[in-house]
Amino acid sequence: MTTAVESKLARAAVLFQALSDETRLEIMEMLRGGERCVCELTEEMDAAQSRLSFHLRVLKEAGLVTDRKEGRWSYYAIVPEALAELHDMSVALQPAAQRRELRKVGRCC
Amino acid sequence: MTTAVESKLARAAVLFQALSDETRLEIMEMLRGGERCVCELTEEMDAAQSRLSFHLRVLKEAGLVTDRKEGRWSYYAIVPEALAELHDMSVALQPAAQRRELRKVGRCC
DNA sequence: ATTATACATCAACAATTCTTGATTAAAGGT
DNA sequence: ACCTTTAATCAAGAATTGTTGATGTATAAT
Repeated sequence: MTTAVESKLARAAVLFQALSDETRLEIMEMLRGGERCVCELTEEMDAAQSRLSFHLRVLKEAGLVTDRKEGRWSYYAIVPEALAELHDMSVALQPAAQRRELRKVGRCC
Repeated sequence: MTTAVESKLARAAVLFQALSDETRLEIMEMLRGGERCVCELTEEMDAAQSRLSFHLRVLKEAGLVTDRKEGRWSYYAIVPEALAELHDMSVALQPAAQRRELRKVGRCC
């Protein structure tokens, strides 16, 4: 059980780390509406292409986004399960005294 | 409004950054049950005192914890509002398609 | 075939973050 | 007064993370 808690913390650290950068949060924000190709992201954010690529890779390695190739384009999209995980973590972190019954995303209320 | 969004992202980045380290998550976990003095934390985690002190400072600067001095001891405690913020952020990040009505911590359901 | 586009990857460097051990300061105990 | 405990802070170095410009690769358009 100790191990399970540890790996939970490790996973949480990875997710939080991936989201700890404004550029990446901006990307996530853009992806909230649905799949986007890198070219669109590059255009809408004022970021060099290699910079974008770097941050997309971080998000991908954390499991927060997936990519799909189509022709010359790469489309990135949010992995909803990862955000559900994030939500669960934010609930799990609440101090015992304040914690209320928050359920999984999409099942609450 | 652009500025508001930007500062929201900046704030999110700070919170996520503070939580992006296993040591700090462990600390938060220990504080979930309530206030703890540094000596207790040092003892229960196998961490050098200056290391603990460093991480407590990061958490404090992010607004996630407060400290209180009593005699020779420093007691640290979670700031519930900050965790409510975190929860709100995790909800705000959900992709549009998956988002459901999640309310503030303690008011949900 | 040549050229252009979309994107990943790499190398080099800059910036930030983390760890360690030492020092400092405040509070209490003797 | 002196010693001990608790914890912050600091300096130095190690490690990680982020940026930039260049290069490589695949796909498609001419």
